[in-house]
Amino acid sequence: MDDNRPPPIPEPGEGKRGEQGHLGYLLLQASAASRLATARALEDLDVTQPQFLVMTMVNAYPGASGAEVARLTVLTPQTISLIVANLERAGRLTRAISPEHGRIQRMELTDAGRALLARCRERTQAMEGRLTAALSPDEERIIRRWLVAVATRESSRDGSLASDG
Amino acid sequence: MDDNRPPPIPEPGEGKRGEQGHLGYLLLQASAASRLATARALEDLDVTQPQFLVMTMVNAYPGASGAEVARLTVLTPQTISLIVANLERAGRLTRAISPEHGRIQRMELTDAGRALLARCRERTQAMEGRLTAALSPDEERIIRRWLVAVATRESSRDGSLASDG
DNA sequence: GCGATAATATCAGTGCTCGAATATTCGAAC
DNA sequence: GTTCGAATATTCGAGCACTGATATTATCGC
Repeated sequence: MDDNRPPPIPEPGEGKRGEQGHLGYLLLQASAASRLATARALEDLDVTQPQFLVMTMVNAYPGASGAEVARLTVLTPQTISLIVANLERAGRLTRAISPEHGRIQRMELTDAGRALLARCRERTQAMEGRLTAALSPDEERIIRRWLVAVATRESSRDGSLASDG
Repeated sequence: MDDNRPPPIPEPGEGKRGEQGHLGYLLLQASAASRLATARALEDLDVTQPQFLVMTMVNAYPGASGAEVARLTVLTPQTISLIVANLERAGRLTRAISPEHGRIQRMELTDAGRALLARCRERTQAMEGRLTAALSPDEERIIRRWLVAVATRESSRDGSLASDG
């Protein structure tokens, strides 16, 4: 029998799941783990990770439109529309027609939304601390610069997948 | 007039979207951009990014079960079950009952699946190159180590959100 | 053999995410 | 005033992703 040996499946941090893996896969794996941990932390507050993200953006830029939040979060307007509808239904956010443009709906957090966002931040700050733990200032700077470069570089490449060269 | 000034919404790479932002947000933003770019690259092959991920895993570890692939991808068995069903329906993957355990279904790529995976890799290799562009060996090593640490640290903290410790 | 436990796989329900298509609003061109 | 174009917002259909619940299979203990 040739296929009698069990396939050696590595644990996270080993083999292709470790530092030998593709950088794109490692980025995906790290993000998936981080997203899952965030979802766990916000679970009992009935807040999803995307809802937390949208609330953070609306809080940082009050009066932003759906399209603006979509660009901020690197998501599509359709997705934002759905998330915002859920947030509005839960009374965490309000929409109002812009006085300047009848089509634009400017958003703001309600008092309940702001209070809830504060509670969410308490949970996620522990995670933020773990992300920077055991990192020297130099290393953190290198990582921040790379993450920003990936975001700007790949997101600017929206539809134009020109063959580099 | 207090609220007459338009809110200054930064472009990607500036303000809170830049190196001053939370590390967790930067990780999410980078991953979202990378995921979107991957989806774009595989669009005309009718392969989604999760399908590409599952096919890569089954190819690397032939005979793996759904539960094993779930652990490899940091996804739930339910999600894998759905993705695998779609892949099987498209004839890219086969499932067979394990001779050792009647409940386990061991998976393998079909010839068409392997050929398709090869084409997917052609597309994504360009992305992989862009991820490492302008990175010194030292910087790349630091980033790899951090990504692996985040993945192992946060994923091991599945349900046990014990306060530090 | 029978029950308890564990691992695997699936179904149902909710929410996120995209592409495609549609409708509305405003400004510019005619 | 009408038409065209751009920007915004929504609806629809498909796929992804989670929790919770359920069913099947194998192992351990009686």
